[in-house]
Amino acid sequence: MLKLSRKTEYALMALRHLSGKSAGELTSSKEIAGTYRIPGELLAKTLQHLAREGIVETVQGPHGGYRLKANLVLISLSDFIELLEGPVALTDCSIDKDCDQLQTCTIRTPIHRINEKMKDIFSNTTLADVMQ
Amino acid sequence: MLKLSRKTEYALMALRHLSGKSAGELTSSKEIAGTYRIPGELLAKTLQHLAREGIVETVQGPHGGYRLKANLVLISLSDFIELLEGPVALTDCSIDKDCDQLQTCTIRTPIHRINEKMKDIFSNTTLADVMQ
DNA sequence: TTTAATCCGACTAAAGAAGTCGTATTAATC
DNA sequence: GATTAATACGACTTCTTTAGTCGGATTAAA
Repeated sequence: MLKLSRKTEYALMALRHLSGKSAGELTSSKEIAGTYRIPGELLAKTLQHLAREGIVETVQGPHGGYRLKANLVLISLSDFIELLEGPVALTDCSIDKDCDQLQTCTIRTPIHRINEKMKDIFSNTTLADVMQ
Repeated sequence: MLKLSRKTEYALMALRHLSGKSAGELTSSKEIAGTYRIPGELLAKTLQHLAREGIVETVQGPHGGYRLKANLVLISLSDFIELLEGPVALTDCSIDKDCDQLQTCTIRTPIHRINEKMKDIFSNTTLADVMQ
C-alpha cells in the first residue's frame, strides 16, 4: 500500500554509493551488496537494469564493475520509479481502460486529481535530490 | 506500486453512494455491490469495517442496511487510508525500526522528506473532496 | 588458463491482496 | 412462532506481485 519496491530502494542506495566515488572509478555489485546487506544477485540484476537504461555504465571482467553515467540532476524520481516498477498510479484506471466498473465508477475524477498531485511530487524531485 | 487497494476504492464508492441518499435512508450492501459490480461479500466486510470505525451506521434485519454517520468533511483521506490499509509510507523504515539496513541506509532522510510531502496531500484532502 | 567480474533468463519462495464460504445474529413480516 | 432478508465475522482459498535464487554464458585481466 503505497510502498516503493525493494528493487527501487536498492537502486537508490546503489546510485548513492556510486555517486560518492570519484569520477570514472568502478565499484563491483558485490561491494555495494556487502556494504548495505542487499542480496547480491538481486542488486546485480537491478544494476544491469540501470545499465540498460543508460543510468550507469559497466565494465566486465575482473576489476570490472559499475560507475555513474547519467547526470542525476536530469532524472526525475518519477521517471526512475516508472523505469523500475511501471506507471505511478493510485488506481489501474489511471493507466489503462480495462475496468468493468468504468461506466459506473463515481470516484475516478477525484482520484485522478489526487494522483496528479502525487505525480507532481515525484516529477519535481530529481535523483540528485534523493542523494543528499 | 503506489496503488490504493480495491478495498479502499470500494469503500470510497460506497461512501459516495451513501452520501447521495437522503438523510437517514438505509441502503443494503447488496444494492451498492450490484450497482458497481463489486463482489458482494467483500463490500459487506468493508462496510462492516467502516461501521466499526464509526463512519457508517448499520441497521440489522430485513430492510436493514447502512447509512452515513460521520461528517465526511472532517475525515482526511490520510486517516481513511490508514484505517483500511495501515500507515501511508513509501518504505517500511518510515514506520517501524526493524530493518537490518538501518545503520547503513543512506537514503532514509531524503525518502522521508518525500514521504512527508505525500502524506501532506492525503492529509489535506477530505473524504468530502473525494465525493465530488 | 584461471579467475573475478558482469549478463540474463528461468525458476522458486514468500507475502499480500482479493475473493469466497459457512455459520451466527438480528429483526421485520407472514 | 417460522420464515426471510439483512448484517457480522472469522476462516479459508485463490490469485497476483514481489523478492530472492540458481545455473549457465560472456568478458577481460592476470
